[in-house]
Amino acid sequence: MRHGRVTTVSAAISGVSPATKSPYTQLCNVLLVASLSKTLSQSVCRTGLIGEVPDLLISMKEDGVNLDQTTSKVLLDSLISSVKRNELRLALSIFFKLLEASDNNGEVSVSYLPGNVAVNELLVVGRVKDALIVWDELKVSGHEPDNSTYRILIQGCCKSYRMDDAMRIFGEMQYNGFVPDTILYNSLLDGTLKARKIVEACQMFEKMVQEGVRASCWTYNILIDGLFRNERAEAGFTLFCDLKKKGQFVDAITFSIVVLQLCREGKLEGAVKLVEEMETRGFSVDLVTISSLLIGFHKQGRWDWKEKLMKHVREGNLVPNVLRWNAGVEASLKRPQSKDKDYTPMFPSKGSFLDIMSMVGSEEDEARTEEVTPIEVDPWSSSPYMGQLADQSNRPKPLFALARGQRVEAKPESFDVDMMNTFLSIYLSKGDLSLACKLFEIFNEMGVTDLTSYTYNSMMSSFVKKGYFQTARGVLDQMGENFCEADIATYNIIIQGLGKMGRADLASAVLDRLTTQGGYLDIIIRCELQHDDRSE
DNA sequence: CTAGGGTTAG
Repeated sequence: MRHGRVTTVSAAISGVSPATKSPYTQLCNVLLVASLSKTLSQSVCRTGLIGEVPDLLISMKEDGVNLDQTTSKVLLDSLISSVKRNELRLALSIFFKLLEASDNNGEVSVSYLPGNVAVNELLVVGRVKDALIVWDELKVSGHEPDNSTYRILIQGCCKSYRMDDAMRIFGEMQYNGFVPDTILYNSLLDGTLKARKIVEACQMFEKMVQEGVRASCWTYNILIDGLFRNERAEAGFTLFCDLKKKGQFVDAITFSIVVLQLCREGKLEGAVKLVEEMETRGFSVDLVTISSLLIGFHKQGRWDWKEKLMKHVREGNLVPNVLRWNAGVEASLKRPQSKDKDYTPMFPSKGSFLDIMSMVGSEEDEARTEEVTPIEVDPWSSSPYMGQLADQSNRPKPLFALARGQRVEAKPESFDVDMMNTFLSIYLSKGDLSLACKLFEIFNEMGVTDLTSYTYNSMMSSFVKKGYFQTARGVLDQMGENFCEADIATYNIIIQGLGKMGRADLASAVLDRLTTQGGYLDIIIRCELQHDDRSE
């Protein structure tokens, strides 16, 4: 029966009549390749064919058809994309099929452990809690973790500020005889310092040295930056000077970190001097560094210093470009304001504030999750929790993924957005909401839609501070329309805004979602929660 | 795969 249907579908899609090859394997390849291609996946989903894959996998199992290498590869890719699309039911089947295949004594070789892929994808998508549980279950059912498993888990925990989990897993890793490398130590150091655990960080560094793991430029950059952020500026400068004297372990980023700190402290002269030194040593002064300087100049009321940069930074034509950009924008900003003072018409807000909750997942979602049919016992299940996850197909997604803000690269297409963000910050810190709005408006007119969450967050934050809640809501809508992903700062602003509007009920509901959805909490929210605990 | 700017925070 199944054979017949499968063969027909396979033939229909591929246009090739299955001959000697197993129809399962063939259809699997065709379907999954199709699901990976953007245009085809839509039609496959629309026709509901993608739903056939789990059944298909079960048929294969029943009939004892083994996976070939191509299929495994396709399955692996498909697993990754289905977790990303929150299609956990599908991911689950693929996951277990792969587990089984890799258990089959090497007949099918997959280059990595499927468990690692599953755990990694859960982490990337922001389901840190889920990933930890799945991992525990895999361990119990005898799937040996390897070096990558530990690296993936520890880095995931570090990025989500779960340092206790990170340290626990790190300990276990060493207990099991795996040797951590420089990069793993770097991740741990960075996480520890970002979590403001300076003492632990120092111990970690000592341990690293003791064990003979060699520190790199990155290690020292993380350390110096961490010292600056944890009120140990003196120690940071000392370390920097020592390294510089030795002429080792300093690079352009090191200088950039120190320049930023000098700007924070208002030591502009020192900062500019360091930039000069940077150049003599042959390190290029990039946009990040210039951005730090510009903001520093503005904060100290020394805006005239921006011309000085021209003299000091000879590298390329970055500074002239920045200044030209600035001049052009300031000219545009002088045009008459086209909208009225509170900018409400600029961002028409749609819907009630209650539907903020729909972004976070509605109550019905939860109800539906509760009444999900009893979990079928999967014969291959090494991770019942993964099965449970898959059964909750309408389970709300985590609100945001683990990925940090986009890295700044020397790509010219991000220049405008980077500059805009820098000047937004300058105008907003001046309290010049009107100028900031104008800048925002100009970019909207230009049809620039690839703004970063930073842009929307700063606008929203200012509106919320001024009490323009409708306008803030408009920005939030616009952010959604432009498919800009909300991040932790966005949710902080939403929580703050709802609170200010007297909707503490909604605010705490949003916070609840943040904590229960397996997402991660920002260090700030963690502090707030601790604060709440203490005051109660 | 790990580091630096601009947003959130009594």
